[in-house]
Parts: sequence; C-alpha cells; structure tokens
Amino acid sequence: MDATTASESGIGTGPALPGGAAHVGPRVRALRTERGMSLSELARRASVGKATLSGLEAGTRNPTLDTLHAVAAALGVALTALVAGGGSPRIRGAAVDMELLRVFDDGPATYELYRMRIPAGAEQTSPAHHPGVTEHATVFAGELRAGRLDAPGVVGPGGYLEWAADAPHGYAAVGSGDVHASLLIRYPT
Amino acid sequence: MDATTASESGIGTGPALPGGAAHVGPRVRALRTERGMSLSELARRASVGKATLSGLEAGTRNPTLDTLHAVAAALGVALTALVAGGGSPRIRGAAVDMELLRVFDDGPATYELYRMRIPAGAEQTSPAHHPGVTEHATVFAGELRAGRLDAPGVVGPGGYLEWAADAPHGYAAVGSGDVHASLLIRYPT
DNA sequence: CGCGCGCGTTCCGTAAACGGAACGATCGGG
DNA sequence: CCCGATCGTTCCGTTTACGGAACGCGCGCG
Repeated sequence: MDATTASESGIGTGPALPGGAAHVGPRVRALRTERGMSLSELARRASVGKATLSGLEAGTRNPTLDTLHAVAAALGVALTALVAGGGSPRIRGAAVDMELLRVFDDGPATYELYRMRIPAGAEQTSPAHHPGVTEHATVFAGELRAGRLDAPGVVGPGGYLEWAADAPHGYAAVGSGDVHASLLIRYPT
Repeated sequence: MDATTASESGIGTGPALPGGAAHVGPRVRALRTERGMSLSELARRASVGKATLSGLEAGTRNPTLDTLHAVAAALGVALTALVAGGGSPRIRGAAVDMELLRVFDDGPATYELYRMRIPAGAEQTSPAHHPGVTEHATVFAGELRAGRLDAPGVVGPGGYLEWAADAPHGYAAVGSGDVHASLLIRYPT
C-alpha cells in the first residue's frame, strides 16, 4: 500500500477518540517513569503543582499551554512529543493501517515515516513505486513478513527489513498477534 | 545520550513562560488569514468563544489543550503544526542532536522514536541503560558508526544498525557529511 | 444618507485549572 | 517495631480561561 497508493476500504474500527487530551496523560506518565522520576520530583522540576500533574496524567484535567510547556521542558522533550498523534493523517488499506508521523525533506531524498499496524493473519500487496524508492520497516510487536513478492523477509519484534519498492511488494502479519512496526519510505529526488 | 541521560544533562528546566503562547498566537492568525477566514468564522467552526480566539491570537491568554485541539481541527491541521518550533527544547548532547518524535506505550514495551543529527566528524558516547533496552538506527544521510563500544557498526544512507544498550555505546559521524538518522529506543516493561 | 450586517475587541459572570496543604499508603533504617 | 521520608491522591481557596453579550468600527446596499 505504501501510503500514496493506499485508499481501498478496510473501514471500520474507528472509535475515533474524542480528543487527543486523553493521550497526553499516559504519554507524560510513560516519559516520566522511563526516567525513573517520581511525580513529585517532576512537579518540582517543572514548577507545577502536584495536583496539576496528577490530574494531567490521569486525564481528569484540561492543561493549559503553559503547563504543557513546563512539563515538556522538565522532561527534556519537545512539546510536539506530548501532543503528537491527535491530528495525524491516517491511511487505511485492506489490511494495513498506517499513520504518517513525519515527513523529512532534507538532503537528496524525501522520507516519510509511518507507524504501521497489521491485524493478525491479514495480508496486503502494493504495486511498484518509482525506481529508487526503498522501504524500511522496524518491527515493534508481532511477526512481519514483508518485501518484494519474489523475496520477502520475515522478522519478529526488534527485527528490521528493507527492500526496493520499485517492484510489487506486500505486507503480512504471519504470527498469532497483530504487527506493530515503523515504516520508513525513501523517495529519491 | 539517549534521552534519559540527556534530560538530566541538557536543557531541561526552564521558565519558558512567554515563549510558548507567544508563538502559537501568530501562527494561528497566519493559518486563519491564509484560508481567508475571519476570526468570527473560525471561532464558530471551532466552537470556541470569539474572546477566547481573540486573546489566543493576541497572546494575552494561556489556552487550554481543548481549545488548541478545537482550533487546530477547525483549521484542518495537526495540533503539532500549532505548537511546533516555538522554543521546543531539543535534546542536545556533546555531538548528537535528537528530537523526540513519538512515544509508543501500548505494547509489552515502550518505544521512543527520535530523529538524530550528528555533525560531520563528531562523536559521542552514552552510558549503559537498564538491561533489555535496545536501540535501532536507520540512516537517512551520512555515514554513521554506532553501537556498543566494543563492537560498533558502520552504515551509510539506507543502512540499519541495532545494538543492546545495556552497555556503554556511542554514536559518530565518520564520513564527510552530517549524519541524519532515526533512532528507535525500546524499553521492555 | 441612513441602515444593517459582519468584523475584531472588550466587559462580565461562571466554570475550572492552578498551587499549596493535608491525607493515607508504602518503604527503609534505627 | 516504630518512625521519618517520600510516594501519589484529594481537598481547598485563589486565579484565570471560558463563552455570551455588548461595544465601536467599516463596509455595501437600498
């Protein structure tokens, strides 16, 4: 499917969360605990009240921009890292559900970075791209079979696959669980 | 540097008081006028008060996340487009400049996806992480040498490297050009 | 000309986000 | 076993962001 060609229906499944606000809380909590930081300590470093931070992580509050800025700075991350995802374009194919995270436009090529999800057992093929286009997948969870149809590769969590996309290629979740992966597509200019 | 260590050594805590909101206001105004939309009309579409929007664009208010979400949606842009840039703290080490793009926290592990830049010729080491943590780099441009200090790998554009981060490791741009890459860090739970 | 419509700003009462303090729970040391 | 320290949550008074209404202004039409 490869983003650009994806369009067919796979429809369904869209609970469509009410707002991205609910996502910010867990993300802050994840970033905080990864750093081994307590709620009290992060509140202190960010100069916000513990009640504010507690409510923010729990999703029971509606934080102001100042609060988000202070927390992001204390975590050492960009504010975009806390709020990313809410409005990202989604691309749904027959089997593959991709979310465009970022477009890199520097250098002699353009890169599109996607997060990819494939339900267990699902499979999908994609037609050839222009010459020189390559795809790079890093698997987070599940067992991914992907690559050119004549020479696919299979990898599990932590694994990596890449292939030239100027020939028909496909993606499949061959294990018992859904596949979660990141997909980087490189378009030479 | 790896995020976790960067937050401690790096920019971290700062006042960041005026910076945030001051940048968002003009950006909203620019996006609105580009679309030939009046303030009243955008307020109506976003279901926010005109006073709220007026103060937001003027920078005299401190908008909540809900307000920002509503305005971003009505403008048809991702929330990140409103808050991107403006004084966003980068994670800057001795040589490596990293930007956290996304955190995935829904699997049996937490993943942090970074964009990484290393100036030509620069080099940096990072202390060990917790056991089980792995890092995965995909090179966009330049020649990257990275991995555990006792067994680093070297790859060019399109190349991929991975290593266990529970031992000291490093990153270096060994070619004549800057290195641009994506770095995925996996934290088992 | 006068009138109506829509513009962006300002005023105002209400809802809620804020920081500080108090709370029970948990942990480690004497 | 008790005690102090720190954890995260909850309560509370203050601050303030919110939406609705009123305001002054500029424009186009009858």
